[in-house]
Amino acid sequence: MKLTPVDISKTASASTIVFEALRDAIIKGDLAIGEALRQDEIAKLFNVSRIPVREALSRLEEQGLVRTQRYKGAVVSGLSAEEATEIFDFRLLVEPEIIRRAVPLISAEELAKARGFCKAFSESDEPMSWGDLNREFHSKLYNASRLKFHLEVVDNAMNRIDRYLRAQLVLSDGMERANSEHFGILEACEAGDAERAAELTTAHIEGVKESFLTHLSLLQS
Amino acid sequence: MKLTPVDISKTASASTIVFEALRDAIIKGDLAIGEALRQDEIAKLFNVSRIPVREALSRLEEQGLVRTQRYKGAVVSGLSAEEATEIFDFRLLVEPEIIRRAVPLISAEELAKARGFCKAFSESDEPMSWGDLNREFHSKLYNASRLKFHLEVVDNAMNRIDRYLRAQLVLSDGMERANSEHFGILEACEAGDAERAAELTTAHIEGVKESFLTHLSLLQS
DNA sequence: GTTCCGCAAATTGGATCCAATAAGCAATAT
DNA sequence: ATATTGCTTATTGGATCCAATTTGCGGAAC
Repeated sequence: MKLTPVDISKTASASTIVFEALRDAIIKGDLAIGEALRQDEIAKLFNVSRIPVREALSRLEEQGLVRTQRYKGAVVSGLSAEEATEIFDFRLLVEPEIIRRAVPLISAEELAKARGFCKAFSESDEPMSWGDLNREFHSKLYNASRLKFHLEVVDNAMNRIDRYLRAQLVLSDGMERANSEHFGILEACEAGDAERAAELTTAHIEGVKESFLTHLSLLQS
Repeated sequence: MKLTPVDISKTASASTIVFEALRDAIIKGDLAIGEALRQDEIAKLFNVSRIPVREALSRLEEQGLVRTQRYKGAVVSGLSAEEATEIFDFRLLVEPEIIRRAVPLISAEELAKARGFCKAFSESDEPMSWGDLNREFHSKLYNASRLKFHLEVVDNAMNRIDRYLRAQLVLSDGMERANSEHFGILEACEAGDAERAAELTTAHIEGVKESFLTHLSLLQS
């Protein structure tokens, strides 16, 4: 038999489709912080009833991306300066360790793909795609660590600050700087120097954190 | 007017009640790993319809406490040895940093309460309550750090291994050892020695991890 | 004019009902 | 005997309907 099988049990349910669409819209900043998410409105947009919408919203709340008040509904949740700072501190703690453990495990083809994202990032003149390419580059390297839980948690942390990172990239020299730092990290990985990769990752996040804090007033708009 | 106000908007919805009950039952081990969670059955137990049950289940899945397959339902999710090891590694990374930052902020009355839990733990002869007191002791210290995100994430990590920790406490000298280590950590906190508290926390988690790994075959039952 | 009350519209939470899928079993064909 | 097909039951996913709560507004009381 010549058929490419598709595991149909893994097709997405309505609630998952709504969940992912809302999640992406929130982290990209397409939905403003504080904006109310009306069940009815969303249901109509997706041509479903409110049931899958409600499941999506409770999942989003569990992820910290929306806040719900009983009988009042859900709003997109944002971060105070302190909360955002804490997220950066968390990343500073965890990501260097992830890359340290990823380096000895990373394969040649994974490195090649990471270099691909890195190049795509450096060559892209579409500010809209910078955020995605940035995350894909880091993910590619981190995934080699096989540390599922760490990756899950870092992903959650990234989701909460993603919109600020995108804004930060287009500000001042954010993009150029990230770009050269990425190549540095990549080279350390290619050289198999886990310790240097970790240090450069620390410096990278530290730099973004600094930039974030100095431009805070602009970003909060 | 002499009334102690109650913010009635914060009263729990049906779905929250079901969620919390299921979560606690799962982390305590009252529900076995792999056990199927039938919506109808749970709905009848709580005298609600399946709607709030489904919301609870999707929240639990978002927390990693159950796994769902479309049209097949949810089962309590467990951890492989590798996954559990990873959780301990995560704790080793994050908890020492939390306590390091908590020590300079902790108040006298928080210390007093922590000492209370510590004593209660040492004096309790109810193995069923050891797990709770253990977590309450650590939480009390950690909460002083005000690191909301870190605390949230560590709590999630603890939830996933809670059932194994409970089993580990009653095994061999688990309880006695945890007990003396707790007093050590507490004293370092009282002395304001953040670095020592962090080191002792590392050693504490390391010890539990060792014990967990050596008794793994027993715990997996 | 201001405050309070009550009603109506909007919205959420939950129950009930229907559709889609999975899983087990019996019947039939080979 | 075994494999395949079709049916029946159990279970989940989703739609529709109803109840509870919030919120804004208009009128009455002072």
